[in-house]
Amino acid sequence: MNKRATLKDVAREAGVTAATVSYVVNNTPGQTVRPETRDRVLAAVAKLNYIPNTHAQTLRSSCIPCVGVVIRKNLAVPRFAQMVFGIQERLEQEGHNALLLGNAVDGRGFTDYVGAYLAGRVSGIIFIGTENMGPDKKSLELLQAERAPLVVFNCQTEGDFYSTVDLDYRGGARLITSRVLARRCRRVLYFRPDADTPQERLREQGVRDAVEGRSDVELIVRSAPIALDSIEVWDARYYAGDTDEGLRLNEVFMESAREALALVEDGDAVIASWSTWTHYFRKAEPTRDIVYAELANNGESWVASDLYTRMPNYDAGVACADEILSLVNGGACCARTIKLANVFEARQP
Amino acid sequence: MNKRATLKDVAREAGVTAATVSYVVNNTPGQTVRPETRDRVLAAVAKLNYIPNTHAQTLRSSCIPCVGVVIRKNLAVPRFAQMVFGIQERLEQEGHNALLLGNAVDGRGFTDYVGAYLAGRVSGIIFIGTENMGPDKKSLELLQAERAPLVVFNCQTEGDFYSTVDLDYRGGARLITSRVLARRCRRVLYFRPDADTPQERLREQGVRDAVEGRSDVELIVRSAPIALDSIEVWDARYYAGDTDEGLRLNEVFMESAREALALVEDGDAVIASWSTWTHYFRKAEPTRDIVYAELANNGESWVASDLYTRMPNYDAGVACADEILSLVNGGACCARTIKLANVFEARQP
DNA sequence: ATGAAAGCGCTAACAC
DNA sequence: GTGTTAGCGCTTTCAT
Repeated sequence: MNKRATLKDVAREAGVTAATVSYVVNNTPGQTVRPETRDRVLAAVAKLNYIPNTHAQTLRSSCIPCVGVVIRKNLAVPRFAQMVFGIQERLEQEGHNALLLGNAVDGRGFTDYVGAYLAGRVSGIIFIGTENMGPDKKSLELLQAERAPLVVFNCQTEGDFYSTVDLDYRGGARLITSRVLARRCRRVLYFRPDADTPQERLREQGVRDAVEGRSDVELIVRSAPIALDSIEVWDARYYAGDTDEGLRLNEVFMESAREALALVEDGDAVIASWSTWTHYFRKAEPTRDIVYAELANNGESWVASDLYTRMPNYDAGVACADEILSLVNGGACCARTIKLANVFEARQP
Repeated sequence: MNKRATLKDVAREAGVTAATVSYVVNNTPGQTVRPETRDRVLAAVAKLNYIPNTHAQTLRSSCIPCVGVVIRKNLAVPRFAQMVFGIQERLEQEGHNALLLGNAVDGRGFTDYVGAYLAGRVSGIIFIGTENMGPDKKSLELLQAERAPLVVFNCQTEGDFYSTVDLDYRGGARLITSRVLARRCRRVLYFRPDADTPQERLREQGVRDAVEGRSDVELIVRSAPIALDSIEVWDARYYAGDTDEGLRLNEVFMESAREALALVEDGDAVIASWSTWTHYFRKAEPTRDIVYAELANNGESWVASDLYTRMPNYDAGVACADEILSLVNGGACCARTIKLANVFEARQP
């Protein structure tokens, strides 16, 4: 809460003017400073723990070392936290920082992140969507009108005035399924949520891709009673703990897992859309000899399914950061799709 | 990347001067504006999507709507992400935002967060420590010298020039243990990491508190082969996935879980320091009839132990935000200890 | 090699 | 009720 040291303070201390201090501190190209003067300035800088005020710099240079990060859902959900960590680290490499922004709407219809952009607080926005939702229409329009650098993650949409980063759900599902088939399972049960999102559609397609033309393999697709609104409940545990609703969902889910298991025999395989589902299956019928695969592990590696794709969340974050930095520097918009090649396969028993 | 609208633009549009616009936009107390003028200004504001530039405001008012958040470890670890979410939401209620800051050290020996404070980017710092580490000595000295608002979380230290927020590990352990004893277990195995941190010491004390004077109960304490450095490995899965080191640690851990289980009989209880350990025990010996308790669930509710304390991470974040806001507003330093009262107890079988 | 001064966008004390 | 102006801390052009 002290007043922090300013250019002037340093200048006074060193017996020079502000301009000279600026030259020294910034190593201004094409400016030469007498070594002795430079030393005096540096000594003063060190003595006063001087660091240039970022707001003043920004005001002058209009270059803002800060990127806004918005999460449609929230940071408590592990996959998003992992992403933001990737964003943070990549930004820091370039001397930028991540500013967490909300998406509440104010009286004027501006979301927090649009407001922050308009207020000049961030040089661009990374929007981390949910399975089925990206930025709202008005925010998109405003950002487009301002020609604001924008990266939208996980929305499986096309945008021509913003960049997109998405995961290759289809390819990942195809990959895991083919690995499952390599284990000579005759029957495969694909167990997915009952939510009609682009992501789940792509996953199912991927599974079907891999089974396509394999007349020796039977594919059964079943849905767990998890629709769009219960996804919220599923995720709420991370900040709200075990709510009644959550526990109820658990029970319903367990029941459907049991029913699904009745459709397979020992030696068959079960592929689950989401991580930790293996846990429910094993709990439902501990003694079954089934190959379990999961399409979306997020670091819950203790719930060892036999096979899983690890979601490249950290890398996705890095990609988003890369992309926004490129846009901020005047780069062209771009659509990236990140492969889900990070497969873990337990040794055969 | 457009030039954003400024006060002057609005003033020109409305046919008034900058001051008038400022009066209207800020509803400056004690300033009266003719309704008609006000309307013209507001219309211009709306037309241009004007929002005052935060850097200019900060420069003038030296009030910085932004708090720095530093995580000794990283955001990918779920308990920290949950905390930061709490911080974010609480700060937003007061019109502040969270700026993620690193703790790398620059050429001058300044950590990122000290640098950000000195540069006037944040009004204060929330430092989220690990089990055994807080801010480094030099950073502390600098922040003290600057009288910077600082909140240190999870370090179980005293500080007189900064505020602390800690969790009541001892009370939490005592609580869970007494709940375990209420189930009439004659023997309790407490299984803890082999790391001598303040937190683990407090937990063991809590367990002992509860058993104290109960001559009918036998307490056995055993350590898992997880020392200070392997905690890192344990946490790395969240951003690095399953490393060889991680898988090896898993195996070693599993072995020690097996050995520990040999010390108890059906009807006894096992209390684990960390969450998800129940999973290993159950996997090691699926058919044992043992009461499992965990001291530190972080939302991994699918790994249902019979009894657990949910870590109040979100609330801890809120508390840290509250505290930093109070300090920024000139409040006195304070030490908060958050109770671990969030107990989940599965119905008796 | 160094200094003086303008101006980035805003607020607030003061003048009219 | 509205305008003028100084100044927050910095960079940079132009003088010296």
